[in-house]
Amino acid sequence: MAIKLKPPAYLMLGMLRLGASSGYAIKKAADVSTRFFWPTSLAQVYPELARLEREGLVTRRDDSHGARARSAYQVTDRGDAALLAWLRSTHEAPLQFRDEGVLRLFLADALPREDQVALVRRLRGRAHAAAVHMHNEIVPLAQALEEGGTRYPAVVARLGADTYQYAEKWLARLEAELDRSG
Amino acid sequence: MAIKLKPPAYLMLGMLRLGASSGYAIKKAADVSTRFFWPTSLAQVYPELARLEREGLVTRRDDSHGARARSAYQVTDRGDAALLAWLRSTHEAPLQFRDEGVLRLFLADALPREDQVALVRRLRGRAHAAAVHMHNEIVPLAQALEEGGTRYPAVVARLGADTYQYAEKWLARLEAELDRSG
DNA sequence: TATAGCATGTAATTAGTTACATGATTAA
DNA sequence: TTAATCATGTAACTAATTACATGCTATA
Repeated sequence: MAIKLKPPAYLMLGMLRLGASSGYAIKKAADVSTRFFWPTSLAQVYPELARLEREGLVTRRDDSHGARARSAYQVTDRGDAALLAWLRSTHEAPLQFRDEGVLRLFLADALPREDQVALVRRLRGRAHAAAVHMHNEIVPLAQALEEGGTRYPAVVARLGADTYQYAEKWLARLEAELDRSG
Repeated sequence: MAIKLKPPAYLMLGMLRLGASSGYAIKKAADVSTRFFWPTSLAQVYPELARLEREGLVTRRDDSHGARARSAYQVTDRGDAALLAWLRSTHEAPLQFRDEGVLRLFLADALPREDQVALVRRLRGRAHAAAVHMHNEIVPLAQALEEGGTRYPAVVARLGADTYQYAEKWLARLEAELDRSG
């Protein structure tokens, strides 16, 4: 029976498995990949790694370069088992997202028509920027991993890019509608 | 110059404007509308309303029914101005969402092929359930508001339903691909 | 008559961020 | 030589959730 951990712990284990060996490297990797659906910070990474070490899910060895200290972590068999158990578990974690932009849209009836249009345009612009960024910056990084046989980061990057693009088109349609009926 | 508040405060102001007059009613309304992009809880609602009252953005009057206590809140002019200023403001709040499901997918390379397929299937099922729920339960409620001239709750409900449906199709395609190449 | 829903609030806990603090190495 | 990046950690703060506590009212 594997220990139950919280998602940030699995993020650490997963990133170690993907080749990031230091806390700093985990954070860097997260910033170009999981950031979009599971952001993290160094103040989370280091204590979490310490916790995982205490529980025997990772081991830590010194990996200093000269005078610059660095630790290299490695997932243990127990850590691996815990990760796999979580990936297989069917308990449905409720999808939650928080978006100030959509909250604004929800309340947009309070605005005069032209401000409504401006708001929709801004949201569309944001979706566009996100889609472009994912497509140009994130997908290529993930594709590099894919050549090494690790395919899911690329799958997720494409899902993200495509979904933002879908939202962009949806909002463009809404904008056109507003223009017509205004 | 209007005061700067945080999103939960605007949620309260907005819900009051949409016709929910008590703290309890705000929470109920949020549970069938903003829950999907801005969830809240009673432990947030009551203190926030008290804060808004202290700052003169809402007024509170007694609205008890017999022995059952109830407060009815109303947005003041200052409150209205603050809401409008926020709705118009262009400062781009970074879209953030956190999803354990997508995190699992990101790390799915650790799983054997058949478990990967099962995971994708589960995610697709979840997207399907969300799309159906939004379409059958949330959109109709919002449409009722729409007849009264308040259109954006319905806009957002449709955006949500359509986006989940898009994700469902995307994942179905991925699943088919995995089946083929497996 | 008892259960579900209405109604309000506080306390304790959890999760997460930003700011602080320090210092080495590399590349422009 | 200086700025960016590598590297690790803690402290203070903010946001939000769950659990606790209470009691009324309508309806099945």
